[in-house]
Amino acid sequence: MLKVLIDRYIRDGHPVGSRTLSREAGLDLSPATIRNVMSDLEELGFITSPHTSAGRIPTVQGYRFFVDTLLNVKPLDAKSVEQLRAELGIEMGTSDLLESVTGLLSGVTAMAGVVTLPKHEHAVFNRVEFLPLSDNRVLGILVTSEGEVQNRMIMTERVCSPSELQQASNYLNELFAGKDLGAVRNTLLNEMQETRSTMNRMMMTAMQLADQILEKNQSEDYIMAGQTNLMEFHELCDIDKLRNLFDAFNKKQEILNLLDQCVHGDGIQIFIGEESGYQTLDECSMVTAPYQVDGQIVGVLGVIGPTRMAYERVIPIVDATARLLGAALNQKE
Amino acid sequence: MLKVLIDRYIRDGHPVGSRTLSREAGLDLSPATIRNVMSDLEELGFITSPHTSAGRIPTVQGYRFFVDTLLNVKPLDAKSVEQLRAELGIEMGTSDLLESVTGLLSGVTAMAGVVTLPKHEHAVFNRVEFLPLSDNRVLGILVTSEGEVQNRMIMTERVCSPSELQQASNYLNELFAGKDLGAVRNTLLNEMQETRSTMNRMMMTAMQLADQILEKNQSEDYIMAGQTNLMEFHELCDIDKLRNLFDAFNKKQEILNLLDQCVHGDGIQIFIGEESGYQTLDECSMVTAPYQVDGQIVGVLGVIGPTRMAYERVIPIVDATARLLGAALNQKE
DNA sequence: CATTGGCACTCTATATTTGAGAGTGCCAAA
DNA sequence: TTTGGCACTCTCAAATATAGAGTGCCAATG
Repeated sequence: MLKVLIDRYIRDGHPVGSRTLSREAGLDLSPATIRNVMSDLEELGFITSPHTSAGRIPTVQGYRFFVDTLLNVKPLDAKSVEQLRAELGIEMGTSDLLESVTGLLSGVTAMAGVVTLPKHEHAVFNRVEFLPLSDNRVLGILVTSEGEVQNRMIMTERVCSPSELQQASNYLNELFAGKDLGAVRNTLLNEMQETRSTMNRMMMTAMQLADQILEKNQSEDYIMAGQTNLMEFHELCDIDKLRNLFDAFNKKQEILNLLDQCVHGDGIQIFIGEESGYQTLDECSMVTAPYQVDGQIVGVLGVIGPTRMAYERVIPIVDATARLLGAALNQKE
Repeated sequence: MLKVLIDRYIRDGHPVGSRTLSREAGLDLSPATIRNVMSDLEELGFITSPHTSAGRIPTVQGYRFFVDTLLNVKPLDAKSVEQLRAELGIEMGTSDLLESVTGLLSGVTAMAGVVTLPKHEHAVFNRVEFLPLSDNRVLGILVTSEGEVQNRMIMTERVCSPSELQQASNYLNELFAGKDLGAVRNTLLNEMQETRSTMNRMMMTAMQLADQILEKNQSEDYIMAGQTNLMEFHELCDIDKLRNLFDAFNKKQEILNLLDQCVHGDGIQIFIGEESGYQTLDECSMVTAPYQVDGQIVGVLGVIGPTRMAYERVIPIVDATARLLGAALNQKE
């Protein structure tokens, strides 16, 4: 009953009345009966009417109940998965891959797609390189075994000669070889504390440099695509709302916080309307799934759309995409 | 006369009538006189009326005339320049700097700011590095003297050993040391053709790798900020227009073409409305200025807003910002 | 007791009307 | 050349109808 109502509302976004529902629902009931049921549902807080004489629309609690218990999400059929996989393409760098994934998500769902950059905690250290630029500016380059490159400008306290830098990177490359970045950071901290006394000058320099290049490393960020798709939904077609929403997308902070929550809860996460706790997202829902490399969750991807979202269709897509992305990233190692 | 009208229209966006104008203009003329002048201006194609009984608004030709001949743009006063410089901040990587510049442009003008990434043609080669990842996948890293890093996945035809790669990079580093990327590319082409016969296997490999890493190098791109500012202008407050505009911003191609035209024309360029030739920008204007490093134009920055834009204010700002950015980039070398 | 048809009532959305205001064009006068 | 006057036009906003959808409640039904 509630399911039919929500299904219908999701389909075309108009409040749905008893008459429509009696025709729609498989059950053979007159509008009058349905009116009774509907006023029950209203008391339970699952639906409301925008005004006395419009149909009813689902509340957040309504959607929540719908999603949690009424919905039977069947995993995406093999054919569709294959289609997604095909559209992804494999032979590309990680950033292109992520770009492609957001594009895919937004394209397939006609909403906004989002993917966090994978965390590098579990990436394996390959090597580090320091290049002198001028006086006390050094360019640090950190490469992981997966071929990710991070570079960062480092200001040193004193001027370092090229050979010093060479020594430092040799030392670090040997020390950290094959460890993952988490371990690298630990090793670094230990070394700095325990052997401080026995360190020579070269080692000190090396440590300081390493400390700096690893520092900002956990920079969180995400890629987004298809924001403009959201303009099509008339419930969001208010300039003010849109502006707030897009500003939030640009500022990134709030969205990042939300996405971060999704990493910790396991599996598919769904925020409906106000549940997110951020006012700008009051009229939006977000469906996310974490993706893994090597059995470790390294990031989240998802879809942002209006609360009136085709959850039944979106959830399997997000789920499958997360798996595909994980698989693609694994293959890179 | 036309100037006063346009000034006024720019200020509050309403069509302006003869009465208003007679009060506004310093000249002591009655509305009736002004009506005569206005109908002259209308015949010249500088203004139109949206309907019989609204004031007049400037046409594209009107703006053009206004900008070209009526406007006396005085360079930004020293104090404001200093203020801009202060907000830029110096000690940051190039990409942060560009980010900061777009933010500044959009913030100061309350419109959308845009900056192209600097072309690297004139950047000086520092070194190149090849890291084996797996089988036939090699990570190529190209570093310029300015500390820009570009990395790129390279698929090799055959499996290269680490030492081969090492040899190759040594060879290239020596060959290209101190040249700018344009020269590097030329050297590369020459070497590949002329000495093909005398090349040994190592050199062949090196050349192929270098070719690949230099190839995509001229990737054009831009950074944008403050798109949402455009939502405030009621002439753009139409969902469809906005959607088209934002889609164009995301696709980037059209905007890039336009920005490219701005590099070639020298100095400040202004596109008003349809002049751009792109329908999505019909109701927008764009004010751009190229910025230089080492006396060479390496990119463009600018502002995108509605045709009703405070040109008099925006032009000096764009101009000054371009200089500041150039100066900041120069300082990096 | 759940279900149903009937009916008066409410509220919105849409169309229509109306009037005020702003601006114009034109003309004759200064 | 400039000006005031005047009739005319057109939009915007408010006010006013009207149709339609949906509700709630009640009495009737099996």
